[in-house]
Amino acid sequence: MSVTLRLENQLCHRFYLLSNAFTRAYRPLLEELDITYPQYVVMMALWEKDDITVATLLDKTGIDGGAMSLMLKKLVQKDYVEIHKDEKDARVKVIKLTTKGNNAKQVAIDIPAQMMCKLDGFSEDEAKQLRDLMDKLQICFD
Amino acid sequence: MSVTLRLENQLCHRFYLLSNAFTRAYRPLLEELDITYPQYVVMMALWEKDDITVATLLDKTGIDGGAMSLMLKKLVQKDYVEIHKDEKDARVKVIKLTTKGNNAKQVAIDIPAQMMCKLDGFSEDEAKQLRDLMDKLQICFD
DNA sequence: ATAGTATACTTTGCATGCAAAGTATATCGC
DNA sequence: GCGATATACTTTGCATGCAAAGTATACTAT
Repeated sequence: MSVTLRLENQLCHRFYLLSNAFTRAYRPLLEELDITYPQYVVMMALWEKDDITVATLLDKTGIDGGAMSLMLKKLVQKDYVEIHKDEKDARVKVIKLTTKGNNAKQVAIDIPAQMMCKLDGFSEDEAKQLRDLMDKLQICFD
Repeated sequence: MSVTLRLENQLCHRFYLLSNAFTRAYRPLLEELDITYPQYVVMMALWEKDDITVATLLDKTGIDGGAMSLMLKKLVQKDYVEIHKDEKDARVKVIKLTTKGNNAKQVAIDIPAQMMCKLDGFSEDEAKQLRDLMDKLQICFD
């Protein structure tokens, strides 16, 4: 049969498997914060810099716009963020961390190291190679 | 702020972005077959070898069991596969390609090359490096 | 000023992914 | 043989991802 059509030869299937594996692996680490992996991505973006528009958040995270609307509502419910209207442009909404949202960073600060522990046997050098290759591949989709 | 908590330093976010990017990129290529990317994964597994159990299919594809149940029903509706009961073990279901399902392979045979075209600028050598690194990383989650 | 267009989000419908519970059947231990 | 387990799937509830439609507001060209 065709060599190229074999599942084991395809990059996409590896991305599918690893992306899902990461999401599953994060779940127990995020339990304490009571958030999902995509919500964690939003929080990381906000810990870097909050008081940003939804559009900026979408751009930084790469999350779907429709999903973002729902997620922000949930993060408001969990008292992690607040949604404010922009005074200059009524279409724009600005997202800010609450005190609880800011404090959550202190819990999250240890999560990357905990994830690293799970990746035992994968060196920092290999991680860097992987990041570089993935960044180059990402350009193909931009 | 913490270096490790930055979104741009994390492998997981890259996997998240690229996995989603692949799924989106496949959509137009799969339109003719009227299937989604996960359904395409199932079909690829079956084109390699059909007449296999659901458990084997789950193992080859890495797809969620619950999702697989629904997907197989949809693939039956689309007349791509048939679900038979195993005679020896009543718990087991065996999946077989229909004639249409088998013929669909002739359409799918060109899909990998079309995807390659989208990845312009990414060499086969780099793809191999990426596959190798990803396989090593995958082991961490097994 | 106004119509037409662009922008910033939200909503909706469908298809998973995930965990947990549920069902049916097979196998094991005694 | 029978009860306790294990196995093979299915179902369910929740959270996205995606595309497309919808809403509100801002901008642009005439």
